[in-house]
Amino acid sequence: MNIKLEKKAIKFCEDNKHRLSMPRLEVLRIINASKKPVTAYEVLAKLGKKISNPKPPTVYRAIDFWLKYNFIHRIESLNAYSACNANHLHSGSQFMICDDCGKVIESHLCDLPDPLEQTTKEASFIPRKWNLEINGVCKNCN
Amino acid sequence: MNIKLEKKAIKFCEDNKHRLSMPRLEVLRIINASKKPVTAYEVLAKLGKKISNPKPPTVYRAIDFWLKYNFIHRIESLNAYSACNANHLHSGSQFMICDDCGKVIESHLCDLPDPLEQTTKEASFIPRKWNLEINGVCKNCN
DNA sequence: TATTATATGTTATAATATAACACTTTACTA
DNA sequence: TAGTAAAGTGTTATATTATAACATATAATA
Repeated sequence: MNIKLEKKAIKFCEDNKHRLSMPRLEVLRIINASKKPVTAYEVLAKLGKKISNPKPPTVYRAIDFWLKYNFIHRIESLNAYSACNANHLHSGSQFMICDDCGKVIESHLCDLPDPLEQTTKEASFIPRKWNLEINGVCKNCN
Repeated sequence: MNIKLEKKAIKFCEDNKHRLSMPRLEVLRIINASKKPVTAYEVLAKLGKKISNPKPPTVYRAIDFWLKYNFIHRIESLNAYSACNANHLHSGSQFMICDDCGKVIESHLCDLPDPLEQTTKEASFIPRKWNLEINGVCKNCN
C-alpha cells in the first residue's frame, strides 16, 4: 500500500535533517503495509522480526515522530495508527470506521466544514487541528 | 452544573426499568458536577468518598451504562468523560478542547454537515454515529 | 577532535480498561 | 408467594496502552 510514502519519508528526513533510523523506518513500513490501523503493540510484535527485542518506548518514539510530521494518524477510538495517504499537510482528519470489518477509510478536508467553522466562531474558539471519526458500515459490509 | 440531568436520569430509569443503583447515581453526579471531563480513575477516587472502597469495574460499568444511553460522552483524545447537555438524543458529537486550560465545550449537530455527508456517500459508507474533536484555544485563553 | 544535539536501549512503572466468577437484588410467573 | 430468570454489583486478577528516567550511542558542526 502506497509505496511512495517511504520515498517521501526519506526525502523528508534528508531535507529536514532528521535521522531515518532503523526503528523509524521499520515502524513506518509496518504501519504503511497494514490495510487496517495497527496498535502500538501490534507494531512492536512485528518490529521484533526486524530488529532485536524492541521495547515499547522504541515503538512509541517512532510513532510520535511520524505523527508529528503527519506521515501517520492516530485513530483515537481504536488506539491505533494508520498511514496518511494525503499528499498535503492537513490539520484536520476524518475517518470512516467500519464496525463490521474494521476497515478504516481516510478522507481529508482542508478546512472545517462551514457549520462547524460557524460553531467555533460563535464560541470564539480558535481551532488548531481536528479529528473526526465516523462509525458505520462500509461498502463491502452492507 | 445542569441539575436537570439527574432528574432526567431518574425518569429515564423508571420509564425503562433500569435500576438507578448507588454506583450509577453517584458516577453520574460526579461526572455531571465536573466542569471539565473526568477520567475513569478520577471518578473512582471521588466515588470512594461516597461508597466504600469501589473498584474500577464498578466505575466502568456505570460509565458504560450512561454512555450507552447518551447521558455522558467519552472524549476520546483525553480518555475522559463529560455529561451531555443536549436535550435530545444525538448520534453525533462535537467537542472543542482548549489546549491551554483543558476546558471542553460541547456542541451538537443533528446531522453530518454536507461536505462530510457527501464524502460518506461517495464511499458508499453508511454512518451510524460520529465524533469530532477540535483542539485549539478557547475564548478565555486567547 | 571536542562538543552538542539528536536519537536509541533498557528497566521500571503509570494509566486505562476488562475478564471471570460469586453473590445480591429485582421482576416475573406459575 | 415461592421459584426462577434477569439485571446488577463486589471482588480478584490481569490485560492493554503509554511514559518516566537514565545510560549509551550516533551524527552534525564548530
